[in-house]
Amino acid sequence: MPQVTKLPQEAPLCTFLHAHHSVIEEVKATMPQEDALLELAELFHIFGDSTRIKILYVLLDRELCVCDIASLLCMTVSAISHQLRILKTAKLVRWRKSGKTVFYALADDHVRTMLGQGMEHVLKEVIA
Amino acid sequence: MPQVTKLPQEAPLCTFLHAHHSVIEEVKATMPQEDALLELAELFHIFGDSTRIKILYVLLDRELCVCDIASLLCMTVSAISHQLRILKTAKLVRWRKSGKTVFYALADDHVRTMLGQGMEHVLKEVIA
DNA sequence: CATACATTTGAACAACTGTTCAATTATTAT
DNA sequence: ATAATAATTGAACAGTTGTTCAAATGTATG
Repeated sequence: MPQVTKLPQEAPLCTFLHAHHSVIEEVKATMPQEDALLELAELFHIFGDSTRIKILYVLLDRELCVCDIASLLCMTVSAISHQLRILKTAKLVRWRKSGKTVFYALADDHVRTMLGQGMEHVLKEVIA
Repeated sequence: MPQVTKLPQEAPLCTFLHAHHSVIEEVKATMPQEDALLELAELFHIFGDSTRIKILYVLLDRELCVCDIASLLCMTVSAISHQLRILKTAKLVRWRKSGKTVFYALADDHVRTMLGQGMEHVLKEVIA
């Protein structure tokens, strides 16, 4: 969860707004709901950790159990399990139990799209 | 910057890998480079803060000076400036100086695409 | 039932993050 | 120069995060 943005008691004020009032009004009118913005930040926040990104990537085209994910990432099962809980809570992965083993997979194609979009940006940066 | 993922000395090992070896090999073969994965996590990490998301959104269709951004978000100029530095370093915003005033704008359409893609996901979640 | 195994859980710790506050820089106007 | 304004910067603080370790929870097997 991202740090709660505490609003300061007094809003800072320029001696004058540089943008025309019409622009300010336009911004206020077209800004998404506060809730949506917080959820959006929250979503990106969950993608914003290298362990979680790696987990999502090994699950890109297949389901895997916790232990195999840990092996592939060279990390402890506990660390992976903790991160899977976060991904599970955010509904970015789904899971099914089979005996002692729990298999995880990406929740839906939307997760794939997000990853792909981000990766496209990263790779373009390299060229630029 | 995201926390550096320290790899444990000894890789954990299942008593046996549940996935077939062919699957494990396939994962290893198709995984993006470690560097790319770290950069991707880093990119999402920067989008993963509500203040930065709000800044990017007020800049969606226009350039604004630091003071106006602060006014619109009801935050101090200092707090906004600190976040703008992060966005500037990540090349997500560009800026131009005009006298005492510094105007910021989104760096390119790719930033808009990322925001749009993420917001789409958030809004779909609401329906589902 | 007892054992082994896969996973989850909770507490603890160090590292990181965002905001605040005070001081500083840069630019313009008097 | 001096004063005023816009923005940046650095240190400090509290809050958050990811991993580790140890213990606990299922679940199958002898």
